[in-house]
Amino acid sequence: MAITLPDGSVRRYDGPVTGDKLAADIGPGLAKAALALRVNGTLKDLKSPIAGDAKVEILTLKDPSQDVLELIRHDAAHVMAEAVQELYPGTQITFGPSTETGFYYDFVRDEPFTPEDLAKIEARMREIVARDEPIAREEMDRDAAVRLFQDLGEKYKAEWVHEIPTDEAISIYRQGKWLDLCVGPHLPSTGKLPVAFKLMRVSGAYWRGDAKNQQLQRVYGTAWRSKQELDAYLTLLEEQEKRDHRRIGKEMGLFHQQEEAAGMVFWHPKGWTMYRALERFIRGRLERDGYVEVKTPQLVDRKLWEASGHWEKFRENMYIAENEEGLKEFVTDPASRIFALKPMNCPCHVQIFNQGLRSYRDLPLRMAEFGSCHRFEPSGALHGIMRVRNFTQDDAHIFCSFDQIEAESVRFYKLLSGIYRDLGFEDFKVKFSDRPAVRAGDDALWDRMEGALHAACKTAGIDYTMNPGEGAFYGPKLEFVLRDAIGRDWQCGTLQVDFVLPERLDAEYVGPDGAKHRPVMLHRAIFGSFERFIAILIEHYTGKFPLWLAPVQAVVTTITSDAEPYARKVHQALTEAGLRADLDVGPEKITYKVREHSLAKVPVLLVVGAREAEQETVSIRRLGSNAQESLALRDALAKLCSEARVPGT
RNA sequence: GCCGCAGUAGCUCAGCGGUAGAGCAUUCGCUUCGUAAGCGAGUGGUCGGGGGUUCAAAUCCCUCCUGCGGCACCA
Repeated sequence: MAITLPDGSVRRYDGPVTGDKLAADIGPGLAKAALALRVNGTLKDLKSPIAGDAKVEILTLKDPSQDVLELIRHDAAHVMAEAVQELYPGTQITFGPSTETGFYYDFVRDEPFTPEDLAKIEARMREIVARDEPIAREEMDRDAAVRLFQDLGEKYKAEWVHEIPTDEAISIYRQGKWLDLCVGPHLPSTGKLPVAFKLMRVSGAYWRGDAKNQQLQRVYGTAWRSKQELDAYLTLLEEQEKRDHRRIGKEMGLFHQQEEAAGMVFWHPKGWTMYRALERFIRGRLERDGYVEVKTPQLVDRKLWEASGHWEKFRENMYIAENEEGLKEFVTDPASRIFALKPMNCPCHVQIFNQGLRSYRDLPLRMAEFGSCHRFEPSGALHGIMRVRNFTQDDAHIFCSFDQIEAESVRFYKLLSGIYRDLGFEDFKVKFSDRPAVRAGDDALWDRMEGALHAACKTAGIDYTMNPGEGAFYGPKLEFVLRDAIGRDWQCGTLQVDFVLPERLDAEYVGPDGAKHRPVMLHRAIFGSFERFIAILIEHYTGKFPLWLAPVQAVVTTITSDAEPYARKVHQALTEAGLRADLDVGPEKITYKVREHSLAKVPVLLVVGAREAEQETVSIRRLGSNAQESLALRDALAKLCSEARVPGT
């Protein structure tokens, strides 16, 4: 048999050979470094035999692939579980996979793990690595496996054996005295695990991801090829923390939140300035793209929510309002005087659509609203201004005919991609969610809906991935996922086809045939919500916004108080030119003022002293640079105004 | 909502049974200075709310609220 190595060389053997033997034959250095095999593209244990002709790669820590990281992390999870069971006998194991940055293991134990426990577990993990316990795979029959785990008191593992498809082998991995039910592959021994891991935190997690099940204790860790990689990751986490919109929002005085209005935002002047700039920007785009803007009530009678189906399906998330008079009337007329704060704008938009008799000539009707919605989100879901209970959607509904879905979807995609690009997000992904298991409408209808969206994607040249079964019950959808400056993904935009709500709220138009037809609604958003989107912008830019978005665009400041009259003149000129400028004529040293305004992330600092006053110039200092540029006041104004222009205007 | 952790001055945090602290910010003086912290003084807290234990509670216990990290949720 012939084994082809990555360099193209071929080694011949008379019979099956194990990976560690192969590695040893190639060289002692490789034998020592070898972690696992990739046989014809499939990852295998190092000790597994290679039975016939194959392309074989021997993986070491140097291998740049994600496979090696997953291997390390999966092993780290096992080593952690072994450490935990040594330290805390009676603890049961459940699952312990690798994750994007590390691993976790879910345990069953009455006592909660404390942060001190984590330190102990980590220390014991190092001991287990030092022990260099050989790791061995073993296959056994189903009943034996169940008995084995039952005897060990591992009820969850025993239960899981039954879940493994009957055509799959049951494999056990042993390291030292410890064992786990696992498909593998794994490292040849615990000593091969790089000591570049760190336990991060402990949290709750439900057995099999279902909130109805028992809650387990999940211990998270991170693991890397080397100490350097680990340190780089920990540094990245620190960087992320510095970008945190909650921290920057506070530091820059953009907004605050307080317990009397949990999950809501108090926008301060600077934050609201940004908000308005963003709103102005997108409103301009919508107007140019043929949208009309509306405004609908916050508080709407329960009857409408019953008709739309929200009362039945979304009620737990709705704020219900009533008053004394309403209560009195409620007694005699149970159908009225209970209101709800709108959790969505769509039913209200249909009300506007329904005023008067619509013609097919009115379609497509693109109805936009910066609609403030309230949803009672679970307390654990709240997060800064990203996940709130009162938020403003950049919402719109496109009322159109079936035939218009494709063209409208293409048009929307163009609008959205242009806006993302102008905001500094070059890179975004599209996910296509198709019919879910529980859904309204027959398959023929879904075929048409999905077909129209697929066609739109094709026409617009959209590269998308499928998200099977994740569509709304009323229709398929596209989701637009942004990638920010440090590679995190954020789902913001959405385009959803809906044929249920027009039916429920009886929207109709008269077609060219003179008969009444049901319009289709396209629910669509680009930011998703202003609150969340601003949070993403804050984190994307670390608060160092492009000029047009910056709450304070420029500060004029003086070297000495002699320059104050000229500084006032410069400030007034900026303000009159439409720039958001502050004036700082305090008595502090210029170094102090530069530091202050740099920390406040003011993009442009205009420094003036005697020289500038005399020559009618300004000295410009940009945030993030210590270079100075001297310009005539008039030129500086023109330059800044052009830089501060809202994108696309 | 669930599990764990936390809440002390405007901010960041120390104190963890025995009279509430620091730095920064703020206020007031002085300083007029050329690009990331001049000097000095003062003000500032029912130690998240409520209850309990104790001679004595920021500190220990119970409970509620809020936040943080996950889980679940996010038409």
